[in-house]
Amino acid sequence: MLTIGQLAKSCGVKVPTIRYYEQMGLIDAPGRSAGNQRRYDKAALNRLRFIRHARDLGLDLAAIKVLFSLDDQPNLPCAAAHEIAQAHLADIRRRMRWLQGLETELTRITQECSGDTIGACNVMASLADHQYCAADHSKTEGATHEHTA
Amino acid sequence: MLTIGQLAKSCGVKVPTIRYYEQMGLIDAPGRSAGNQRRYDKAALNRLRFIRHARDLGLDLAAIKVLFSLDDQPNLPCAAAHEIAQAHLADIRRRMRWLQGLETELTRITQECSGDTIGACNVMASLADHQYCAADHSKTEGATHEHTA
DNA sequence: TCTAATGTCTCTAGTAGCTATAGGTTCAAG
DNA sequence: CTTGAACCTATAGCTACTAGAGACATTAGA
Repeated sequence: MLTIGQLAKSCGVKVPTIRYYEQMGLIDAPGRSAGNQRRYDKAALNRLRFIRHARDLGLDLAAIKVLFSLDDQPNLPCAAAHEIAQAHLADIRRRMRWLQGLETELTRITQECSGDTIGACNVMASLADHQYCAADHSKTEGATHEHTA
Repeated sequence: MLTIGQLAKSCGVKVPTIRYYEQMGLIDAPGRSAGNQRRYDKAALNRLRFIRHARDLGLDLAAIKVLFSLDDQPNLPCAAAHEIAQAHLADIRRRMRWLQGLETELTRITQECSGDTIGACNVMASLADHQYCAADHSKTEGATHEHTA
């Protein structure tokens, strides 16, 4: 039996994150100690490892939830699992293409500046006007996904 | 003078987004009509275009705010602007490397599955255990940034 | 001039995936 | 028995918006 802290450490996940997963229905509410503290077994450990790994691979919690529901029926064909992975892969590739566009454009923008004041700065001018751009990197075209800070 | 809707359309930004930018202090509160509706001038148009383009390039609102504050002092050296762009570029490259790792791993995972049921599915097994992975794609190593949805 | 359709106003709440804080309780070691 | 760490719940905050409610403004047509 593991405490939540031990479970967290052995999976590389923070304690509040585990409680959050429980709240989101990704892991079952575990048994409690006499003093109402969570106690986890091996199964919970495996489940959390699965989540951690899937999250590391970029899958969102909804996808992971679906995978768990599949896992409950080992005799089903695994096409559904593959579909999730493939969809995610396609998404990753979309995002890579988008980032590639940004990289190209930002590289160009930063390299082309010959001025040395803000007023004459190519970075500022390029940001001010999309027309200065060689490639079309606008959001509508490529990726549906964003990043966070 | 433009209404908020006209401004939105000409910049490819949604109306509530403009109000949000105003609230966040990215654009000045514009004048109002007799009936308290926002009316925008050319300057606002340029400013919103700048924001739109910078956002398309993936810059966050905080960075854009800094760029605007620089823009107010055209005689300053533009090193600060370059720094922002370079930092963002570095971030983009980090994220690309991370995605590259995910792509490699997910491609391998999805291709290696020879079973046809969930119980024998390599995708599920690979997700369950990071040890099955060839590359280290874990979050701690590479990118600090995540995606949404 | 009236009316109907569309646009706009403010305010609030929701999205994803956590993280942080507050104020209190429990556990394990000494 | 005490102390300090770990645990509990509940709530609020983060990014960059988006969606909705309910009320008011504007404008084109009859």
